[in-house]
Amino acid sequence: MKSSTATNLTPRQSEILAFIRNSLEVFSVPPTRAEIASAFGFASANAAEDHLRALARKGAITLESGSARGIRLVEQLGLPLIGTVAAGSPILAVENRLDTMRIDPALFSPRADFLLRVRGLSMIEAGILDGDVLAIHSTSEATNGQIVVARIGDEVTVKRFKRRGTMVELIAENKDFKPILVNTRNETLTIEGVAVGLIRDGMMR
Amino acid sequence: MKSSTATNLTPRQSEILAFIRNSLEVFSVPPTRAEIASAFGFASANAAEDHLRALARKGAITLESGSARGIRLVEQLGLPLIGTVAAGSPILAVENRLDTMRIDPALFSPRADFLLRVRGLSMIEAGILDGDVLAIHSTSEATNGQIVVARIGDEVTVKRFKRRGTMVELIAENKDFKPILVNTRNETLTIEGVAVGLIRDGMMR
DNA sequence: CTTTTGACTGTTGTTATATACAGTACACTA
DNA sequence: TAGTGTACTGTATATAACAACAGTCAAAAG
Repeated sequence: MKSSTATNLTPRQSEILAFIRNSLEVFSVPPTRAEIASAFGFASANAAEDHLRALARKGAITLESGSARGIRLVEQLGLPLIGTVAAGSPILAVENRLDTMRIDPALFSPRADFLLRVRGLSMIEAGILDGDVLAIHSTSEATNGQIVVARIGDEVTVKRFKRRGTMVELIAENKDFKPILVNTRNETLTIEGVAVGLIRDGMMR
Repeated sequence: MKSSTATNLTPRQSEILAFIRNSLEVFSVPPTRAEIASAFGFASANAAEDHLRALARKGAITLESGSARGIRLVEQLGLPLIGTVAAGSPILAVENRLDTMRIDPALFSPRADFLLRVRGLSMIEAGILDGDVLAIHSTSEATNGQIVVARIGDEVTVKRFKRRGTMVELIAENKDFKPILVNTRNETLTIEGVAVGLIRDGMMR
């Protein structure tokens, strides 16, 4: 899962931006020019200054003039809400970022990489309601019993995973829905990730 | 809901600490001595320095020597996980902070004030499973249909709220549990808050 | 082929910031 | 009643940090 919020940053600029993000998460302070320079091995802090100017010009950060550590991220740090997936009949998930939720990825274990809003009632017996947001850890590995984000062609669905030899069963947690059976010899099944957490918002509607 | 993480801070020191927290949340940068001084109307930045030393000595913050804005909170900013409440038969909730979860209170609407881990299965049909963490907005007001944290004596429970005149019905979302009926003329019922969100962790157990 | 842009080195002036030192006033404790 | 801690004012200074200016070099754009 790429972490690209960028508009049209150069690879180097993206690295600088990532370093700023990391500074904020680890030290809860933005870096100084000198710290950036030393982290990247620059001989001059001005190299960092140039990069910051470029990032500011491209709108990725804003610079507080005259303020020590005056680097502000324009993006909110948090997890990208990637799309909406129908937990019932599989409808495609939009592959672009809809929103960012200010949630610490390390809140979940293993780390959450992105979020997915669930539509429909097919996972209701697993306590996943319509509108719930699932925290997903990106992985192509899944073990039986895990709730996975699976892609068959360009249709994405959230189901409980069960493998029997070459047959994979994607089980809805709702007795009104029948399991989806996939023979991995004939059809391509991609595991996009596994659910590691859930966030329910707007309980007071 | 008190925000007391403090050990034995003076009122003034708590104010300074709160200002640092606020700076971090609003500007995502700790304040400088001069900023603290000007916010509190100090004529000298050294007053701020003294307070920071006191806070560091008492373990509330750490100071990075020689670093601009080198103030680090020892506490994690986030929501206090206040206790564990059995959603089934009402067991008392421990009134002290067990843990802090790094969650933005503004993630939920209205704002979450504290968190409560739910034990038991009584709310399972509302999609609240054993071990789920409820985000609670502190209020004594509740309207019918809301999921509330209610206290009867020193027993705390999570149920769906329904008032009929002086009778309050606390309804479990599980057909195996009977509603709790409280006559507010005889018994004291305190609404501690309403559920505004839910976080499910450890889905991969 | 010239110009622009990205990615730097190297230097320097200015100001933002931390921090030490000296002192005042007041409340609380031994 | 001397001592200690809190809560400041006021001054001073070293340095952390920003930010401007002058370059170099290579790759991409026009």
